[in-house]
Amino acid sequence: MATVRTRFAPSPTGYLHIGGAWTAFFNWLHSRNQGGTFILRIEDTDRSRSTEEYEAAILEDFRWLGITWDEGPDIGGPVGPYRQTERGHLYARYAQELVKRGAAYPCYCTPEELDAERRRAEAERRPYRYSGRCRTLDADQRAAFDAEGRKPSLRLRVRNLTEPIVVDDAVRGRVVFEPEHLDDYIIVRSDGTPLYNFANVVDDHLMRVTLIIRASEHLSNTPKQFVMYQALGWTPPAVAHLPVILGADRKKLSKRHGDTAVREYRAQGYLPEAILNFFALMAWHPEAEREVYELDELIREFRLDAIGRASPIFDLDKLTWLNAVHMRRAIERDLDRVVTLCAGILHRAGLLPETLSDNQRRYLGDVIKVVGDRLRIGRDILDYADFFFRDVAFEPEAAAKHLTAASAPLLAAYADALAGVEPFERSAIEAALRRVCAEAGVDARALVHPARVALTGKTAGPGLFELTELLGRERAVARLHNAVEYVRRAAV
RNA sequence: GGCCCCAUCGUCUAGGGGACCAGGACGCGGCCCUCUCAAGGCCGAAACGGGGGUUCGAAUCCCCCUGGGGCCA
Repeated sequence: MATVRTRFAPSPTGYLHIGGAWTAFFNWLHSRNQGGTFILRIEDTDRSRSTEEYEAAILEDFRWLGITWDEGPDIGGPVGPYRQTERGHLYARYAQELVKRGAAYPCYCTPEELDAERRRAEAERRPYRYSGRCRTLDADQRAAFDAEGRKPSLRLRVRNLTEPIVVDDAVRGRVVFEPEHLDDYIIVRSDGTPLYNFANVVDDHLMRVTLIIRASEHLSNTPKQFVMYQALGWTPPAVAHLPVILGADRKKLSKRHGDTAVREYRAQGYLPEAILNFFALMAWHPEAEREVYELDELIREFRLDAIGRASPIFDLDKLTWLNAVHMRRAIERDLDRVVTLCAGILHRAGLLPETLSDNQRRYLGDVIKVVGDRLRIGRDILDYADFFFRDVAFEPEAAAKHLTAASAPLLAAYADALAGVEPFERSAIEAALRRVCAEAGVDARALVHPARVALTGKTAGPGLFELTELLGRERAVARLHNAVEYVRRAAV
């Protein structure tokens, strides 16, 4: 049996989005599961919207996700080039071939003429199909049009089909398309550029793709493409149409739904292994009743025929939860990686320089350990640990509740106690706090909460004593005094 | 409008004629733990869209309806 060859073929007209990445991931998973080859092809025939920057960004996002390709525009391969704009000669060759076989013909209809046809069909309330009036033009008539300066497009002959087109889809099962709904469609524009349904077929065949896994929005394109395979005498690859990922409003996930670009998730500090884990749970699920997986488990367990047919809704909460799980693992297994992740986020927030000294990295590592489970995504570092990197700014409600005339003397006493704590580490700090409270005859809570607000500006966050140790004696004492001063000034 | 696809808790899903008064997870609520917030533990509310068949028996098979989605125009 021939080895499996799958592909993903993005248009570089924007950043890699969730839907595309998910589709690519299933292609990749399947090829890895089967020991096959995964191809990346750039569909940049739409020159007005395609840019090199987007292409580079898409490649970069795939690398970040850990989705690697065996053949592609940057590394080449045996059936390249892998960029459609570099394959013009191939499309020209097969367009000619189709004409020679009588399977395609030039169409001289202008947009206005076609529009008129369409409106007539609409007025008569029948479904519009191209009339096919150019399919019978003889050489003289064509020459006349040419002499007029008309530039023909190229259409594929599909109207005379009598047999239904049967698509045996690996996830959808057998789908039958009746020939009377099929139309002669344009494969090459009058300016000579190939259309999607044409370039796609030529590329998939020439690149020896054995299985096309793509979104089901392409399902209706499939019969058209099958006609072309037939016309060229080619065997079509197997197809598998994935459902479409929907937003919360049940419409196809798009920019309207907020963040859809993979790099936006990267910027917020999502982990690629969490995103991939999450991807594996949409329209598919490994056999066990478990949700957290490592990549190698997913590769091992992936089964194309277990893919669901219903459209999943993108659930950000679940992604974030999964990210938290993987984040905990990452902190445990590779703290340095999380340090790098958070350093970037803190830098972009203006709290750290771009490059850190070894000491700064070590300190950030300690901060991350203290924040611990609270770090669901990288960005959370800003909510839970900003005060390690900037002066405190009291949250108004927090200050109103805890920085009061009642707590000020306790804070002052605690500042004095901390000044003498030796060594300055968590258990000694805790003992000092409890001693201050005992002497004042109050419950520890009466000082714990005000102290937290004094040191961090907030009511929620890491353990008070760990955080204090990490802040260091000097900053802790100064912040306590500052809070006392704040109360005094507020009283005036 | 035409064609095609889809349908189990709010969400992701398990289930494929009896194992199902439907299992897991996210989210939500409660309790425990606790210096706060998380994490963790325990408990809870929460679904087979409707109607017809087939069958001794249907979430599971068939048909219709409804709803949703995609593509084309």
